[in-house]
Amino acid sequence: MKIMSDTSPSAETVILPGEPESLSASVVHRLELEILKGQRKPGDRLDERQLADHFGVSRTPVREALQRLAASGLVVSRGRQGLQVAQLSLADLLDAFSVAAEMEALASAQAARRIRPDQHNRLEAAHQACSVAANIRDAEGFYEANLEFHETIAAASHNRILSEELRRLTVKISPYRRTITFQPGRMESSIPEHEQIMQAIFRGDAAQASQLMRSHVTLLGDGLSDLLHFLRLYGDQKLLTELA
Amino acid sequence: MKIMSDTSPSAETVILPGEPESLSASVVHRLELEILKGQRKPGDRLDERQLADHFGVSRTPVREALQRLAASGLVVSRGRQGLQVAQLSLADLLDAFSVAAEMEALASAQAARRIRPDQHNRLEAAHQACSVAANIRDAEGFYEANLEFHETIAAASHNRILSEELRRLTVKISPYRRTITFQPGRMESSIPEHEQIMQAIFRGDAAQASQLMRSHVTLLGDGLSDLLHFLRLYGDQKLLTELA
DNA sequence: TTCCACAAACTGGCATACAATATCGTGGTC
DNA sequence: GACCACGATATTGTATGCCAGTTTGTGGAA
Repeated sequence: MKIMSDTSPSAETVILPGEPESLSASVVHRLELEILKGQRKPGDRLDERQLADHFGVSRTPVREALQRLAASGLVVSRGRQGLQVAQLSLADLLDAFSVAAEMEALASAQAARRIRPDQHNRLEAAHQACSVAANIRDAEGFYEANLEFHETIAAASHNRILSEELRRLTVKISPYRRTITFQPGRMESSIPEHEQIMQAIFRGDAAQASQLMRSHVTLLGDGLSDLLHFLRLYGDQKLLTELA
Repeated sequence: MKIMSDTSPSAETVILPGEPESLSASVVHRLELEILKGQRKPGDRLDERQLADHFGVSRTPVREALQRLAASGLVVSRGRQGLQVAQLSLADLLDAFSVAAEMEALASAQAARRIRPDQHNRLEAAHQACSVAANIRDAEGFYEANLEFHETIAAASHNRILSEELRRLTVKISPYRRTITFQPGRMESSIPEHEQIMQAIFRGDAAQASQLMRSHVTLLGDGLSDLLHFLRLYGDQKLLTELA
């Protein structure tokens, strides 16, 4: 065991008290979180030794973590040139949102039939948090609350497979969803949509909940042009080159 | 490099000529194939050293492969008690089929709009192969051709994300889908369903293709009782205990 | 000044050695 | 005879060293 010297790693090295997870599992979670929080952006290279230092472990658990993330599609291998955070083309991004829309729609339908009282409350709380964050223009807070809202619906579907797949996909597109969340007006327009979806679930209207969620998540409407506009403004050429 | 002695490993050790994939990637593919082919069944333990011997590599690439498969949900970790091929509960299985149904439905809808001529031919060929296999009661052949049929539709959706997710899910439920395929009458009933789906795709009727595929894949109708009957007959208690 | 070639450092892939922990068998005692 | 405890063994988790392929930088020649 290496003793932590004064050159402390930049990441926390505490083990979560809940479960003594293995180091590789710990690295998976922490890396996922860093990507989800936008600290590592699509296209960033992932150097094994650097990550090992960063997390205070050896290369082996880092490599295993990267393999897992690669299998999830969160990072991609470029042959012997190392790995990098997955960079979705514009086409991939639209595809991913169409898949996510279907899965969220299914989750909403099943949630409408299966939701439990405690999840009922949790969903209302998440919706409340979204509203508050939107009112005070707290984009970061809204992003968090929005994740909670959608994750609660996934949990309420009581469909373990669906929850897992949805979570994987959510993490994969989270860097891009962030930029959408931060679009002006996006937060405000989400609130009534959330409200309608939630009400449909509460009254057990699976078809309606499903349909509402599908259009809420789908990017192909207004969202697409908004996104394109944003990308043009901020010059994310990597995405736009796909349009040539 | 270890020279292959006369105690040859039971698996082929040739490198595919196409691309010099890494050993861990090779192990992933070969293990997936063995699970897909039913050579390794749900609940089977996966011993690292044994697999390393089996594939003629060291434990490191085997471990990395297992990590990837674990991330896909194909194998599950049981703490320090090693890994085993994922064993879906009955509830999980129904959930998985409901998710697969939605994703295949989406694939069919997009395929109806985007299919290319060469994929048109490929789909017809796969359908032909299914028919032939069904006629001569070749369950194994039908299983293969059926995979090809569904995979062609996924490819024709030209949705990379969807194809990947669907592939992962397909592999995960393949052991169970096998038992369904081998139900008496299942092959025969699939042929007209495939026919209808294919025709809907060919005439670009996305809504119809989607709907037909959804009911084709969904287990909740006749398929469920068939499956339960099968499980009872063959006493797969591990699944049935979930019913208690 | 520019381009090519060669070398050195870097980085990922694999194997092996070591550490920690769980399981199983055996022996002793109640 | 049965149950518990302790130790041997097997298996997983982690670290490290070596090798191969790639990239980059430098020096020389055109």
